[in-house]
Amino acid sequence: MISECGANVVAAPLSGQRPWAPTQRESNPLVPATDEPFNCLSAVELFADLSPDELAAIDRMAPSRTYRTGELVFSQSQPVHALFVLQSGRVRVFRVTEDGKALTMAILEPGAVFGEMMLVGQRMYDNYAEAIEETLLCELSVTDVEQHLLSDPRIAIRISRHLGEQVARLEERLTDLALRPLLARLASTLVRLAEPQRRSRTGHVTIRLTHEQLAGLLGTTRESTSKAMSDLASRGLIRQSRGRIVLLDVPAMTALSTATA
Amino acid sequence: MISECGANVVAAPLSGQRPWAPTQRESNPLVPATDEPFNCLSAVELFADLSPDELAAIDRMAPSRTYRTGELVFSQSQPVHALFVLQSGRVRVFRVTEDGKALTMAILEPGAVFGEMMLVGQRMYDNYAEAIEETLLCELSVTDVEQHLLSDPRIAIRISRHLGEQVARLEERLTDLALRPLLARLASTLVRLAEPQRRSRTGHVTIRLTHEQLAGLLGTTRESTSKAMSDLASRGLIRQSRGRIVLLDVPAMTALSTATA
DNA sequence: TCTGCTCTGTAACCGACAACACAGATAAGA
DNA sequence: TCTTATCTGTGTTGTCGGTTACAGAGCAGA
Repeated sequence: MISECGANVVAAPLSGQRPWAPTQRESNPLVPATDEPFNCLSAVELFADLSPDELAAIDRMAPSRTYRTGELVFSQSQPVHALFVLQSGRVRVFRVTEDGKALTMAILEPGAVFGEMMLVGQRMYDNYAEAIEETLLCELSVTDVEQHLLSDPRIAIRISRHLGEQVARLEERLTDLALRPLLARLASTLVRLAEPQRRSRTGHVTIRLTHEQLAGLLGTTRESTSKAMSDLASRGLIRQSRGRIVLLDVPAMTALSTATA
Repeated sequence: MISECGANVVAAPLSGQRPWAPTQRESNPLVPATDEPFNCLSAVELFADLSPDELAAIDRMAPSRTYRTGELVFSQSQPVHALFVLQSGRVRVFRVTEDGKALTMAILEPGAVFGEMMLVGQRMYDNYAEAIEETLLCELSVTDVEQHLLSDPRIAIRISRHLGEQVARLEERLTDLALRPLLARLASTLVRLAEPQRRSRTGHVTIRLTHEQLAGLLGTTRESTSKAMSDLASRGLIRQSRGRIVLLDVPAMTALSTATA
């Protein structure tokens, strides 16, 4: 199950396809992104300050494994005990209520780091994480994190920054949910999803999500989401196809997202 | 305006009244909490690991000032450039939309630390903070934080833990808002507000908030809040008086807070 | 090509909560 | 004590979005 982090990993779609590499590295495409000995970490912003040697050291203590579509990474019964680095595939982090309704906290793309909640000593942590594609993760144990990462100021700062950003994004979502009508929230969410994406020369961005998945992020139903999406489409702001959304006019969407009624 | 952090500060209500001191110190009431030379920091969980000398060192670089009721601590025009420690009084952190509606992110009590958003390099930070009572804050600059706090693993870990907890609480609120009806959210919020409070021998806890302020936390209107509060009162779960709420049956409230309809 | 699944569009009904509109109640000051 | 501002209680009406219920559409495998 737990295989060494390396080797068979960096296959096809990592280079141009989805731009999950940190920006510094994009501007310097000298590194061929192939058979480097440490695949887990080299592309992760968190470790951007480290030398190759240091990276390798950390990499050695980060075993990795694959998850099949639908497989749970953690849950109530399998509480978090590690920090995860997403290498390939996609992971959905979500919560469920007693009666089965769910709200998804995030849909993570390669390069993302998650599982920070282990820091708070997993009291109540009702988060689930599931692979929504064939996925490869590598994981660092709590003690490794505390001893090797937080004790290194360069990384400690980045961790804090990362958590701070998460707080900022959650606060944004919270006020959106509380104060804005569905259409604005939808626009806002789509723009947010588009952000990390590289946009084509035309300014278009493609998001690979179904209405159902979007609804999970919005905290609303699939039906309402479809309705709102049709609305956006009829305004010419997006184009749709099965499981795929193309944003045609990001500025207009951004404007819409600050509408209050 | 900016006075040295000390001297005239530790007056009446710090000791028993509101239990904002970290638990370790409560169990050890040897320190009389009077004219110690470092008032800002000694009671803050973040610095619990530090020796008195180290505390004093940090204290020296933390100027403090008072804010009058209604005064803004930061806003758009006065963006965050520091980490604040709340010594006395209360602060409300909130966001506003274009049309003037507001959602309050938190109401902070003495001992709280806030302003972590400076970590993310204040791009979009639409948070406001206002004193809702006569308030005394002391502040640490960004550079101080990065150089002296994050570089110290003991503090770095606590900062990360603190941010992690904030993430957890925000995720909780987000799902509450998305998936639970008002009454459950109200119960949940009251219980959350009661948590840090010491409860009397009868199990009762008092919360000093108006319906208006509660509504701000709930993301709803004052009227709806009043209605729901009446409901709780008629069930015998709370007792009310002007600006004051007494929780009579925390377990029952907790149960209510997980209701889904 | 046919079968079946998942994804998307639409429509009628209904319910929780917002908006608006007052009235009484409590506290602070003059 | 009287005045005034701030809180709190409650009713009426409107609406956004949830619910339920289908139907068509794209795609996958037999």
